Amino acid sequence: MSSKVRVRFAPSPTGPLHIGGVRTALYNYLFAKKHGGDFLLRIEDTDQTRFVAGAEKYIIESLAWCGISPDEGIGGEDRGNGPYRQSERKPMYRQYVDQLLADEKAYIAFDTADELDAMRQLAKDAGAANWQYNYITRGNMKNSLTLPKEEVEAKIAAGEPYVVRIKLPRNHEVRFEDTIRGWVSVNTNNMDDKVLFKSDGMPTYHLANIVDDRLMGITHVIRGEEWLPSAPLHVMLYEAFGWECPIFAHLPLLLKPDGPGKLSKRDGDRLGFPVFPIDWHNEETGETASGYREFGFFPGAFINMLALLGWNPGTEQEIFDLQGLIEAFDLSKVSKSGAKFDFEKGKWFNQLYLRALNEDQLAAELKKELDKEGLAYNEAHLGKIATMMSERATFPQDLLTEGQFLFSAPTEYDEKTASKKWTADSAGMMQDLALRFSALDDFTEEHIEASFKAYLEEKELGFGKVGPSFRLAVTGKGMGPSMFTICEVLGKDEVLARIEKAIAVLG
RNA sequence: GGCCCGUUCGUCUAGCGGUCCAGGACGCCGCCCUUUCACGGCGGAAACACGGGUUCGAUUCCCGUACGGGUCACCA
Repeated sequence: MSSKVRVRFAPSPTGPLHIGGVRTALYNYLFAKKHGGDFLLRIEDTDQTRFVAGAEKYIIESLAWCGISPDEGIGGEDRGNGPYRQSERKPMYRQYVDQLLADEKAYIAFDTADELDAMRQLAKDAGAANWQYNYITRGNMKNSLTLPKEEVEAKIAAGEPYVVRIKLPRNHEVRFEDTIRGWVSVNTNNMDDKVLFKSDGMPTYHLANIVDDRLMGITHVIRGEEWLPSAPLHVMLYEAFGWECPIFAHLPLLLKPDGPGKLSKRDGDRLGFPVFPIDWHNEETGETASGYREFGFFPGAFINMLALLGWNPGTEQEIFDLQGLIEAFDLSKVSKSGAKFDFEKGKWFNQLYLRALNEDQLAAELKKELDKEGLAYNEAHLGKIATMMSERATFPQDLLTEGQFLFSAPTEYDEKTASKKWTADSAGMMQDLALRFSALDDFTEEHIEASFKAYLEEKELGFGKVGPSFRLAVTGKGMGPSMFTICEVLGKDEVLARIEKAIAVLG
């Protein structure tokens, strides 16, 4: 049997992690747990210019909210493979670069970024598709392949900046088997001699990633499809080092709900849904990007939705908790094509999770919302109210907003209902009802209903004649839950006061 | 544009040569329940991109076209 499964999620701390990243982390986690393996979190911060303060903390907090905790690495244990931030591993990479250089699998290049830009522009102006630093062009560039050895040494000694590039063989078919996509093959003629080591002494992603995965014993590389084009380069690197390749699995991307392209932060703003797991506060601009947590999502619903975006269990089951996902997860059931993100489906999951809560849990959710708004309430009624409102709520805050009238008397009356249902007789009928209610000793749902119905019978009135205006008087609305439950919760005094007020306002 | 990857209802998807006049879910529509709304129940409309092969037989295999996506930095 092969060695223990070890996977990693390796984001760069350049900003908030978006939901595509969360899904990648989730799949890695599920895969690891399914196979009794380890899930590591590594921070790939080799680009100091793009570092964003707080991003690492955000990533850890986001994953924690989702119920994902790294076994090893950042936010997890140090099991002797650290450090787990590439910036802190800086001294470790040099020897690998030197090894490649010594084996002539890489070479030193002195061309500056400006020179390269100029070269690319020149090629573009000449109508060339795209310029590459490869087996053809490298012969005309300033590098250790073209310059005399003494000159190269002199330049280095003089402190002239340089990079190290991989030396790709000509016309070599690079093949690897992707778990999700099957065999992928690319000819080195279509690849270029990517920079492995930057002039600032830092490795590029490509080099650091391969070295770290090797050193950390990573067995499976599960990442987004945007990495597929560089996978052949990575394969060549493993080959250059003489190392065995991990198993690759490139995940389909999350796409915009409407137009073309992958899901971006802009889409969330434009279409009104979050693209981040939790709120992100941009310290520079002072802006806040909205997150699922603050939007009112339950982590379970969020994870459930994300898991099913690009993967399916092969059965018709759609509701899974984390443990269920771990048991059902299988890379072979991950789809190949990108998934357009559908927020509506996400809402449906949340609604389901909300309704699965028991009365006490619902009451606790409602209490949180009330406290947030600083509203007064009778604790004893919370369970009843929350349960009553839960069937028309998708998010915890709906428990409150949909039943606002339970906590404060209506200040205005729904116009449509008022004009249609509040007739000349309404005030009189409300007066009658008030009189009857005031005589009730036991102001409970059953008694209120009985009293109400007795009144209808006595006056030979239909429900539709009195009900709507009664609701309007007490709640200010034309629709909602059972009036009798509402009245019990409000209490006799409040109901009577509201009826009186409605008569005064509506006439 | 080069290279790579993909293409089943509006959306997420099942399907791994006959069981498919294609199944589930979200959304949408209708009916029932209900004083109303919601919930719930029942039902409906809705898809194999196109063209060639291979095969007795293609949604399923192969090729091409179209379309979609990704990627082409001393960013990850």
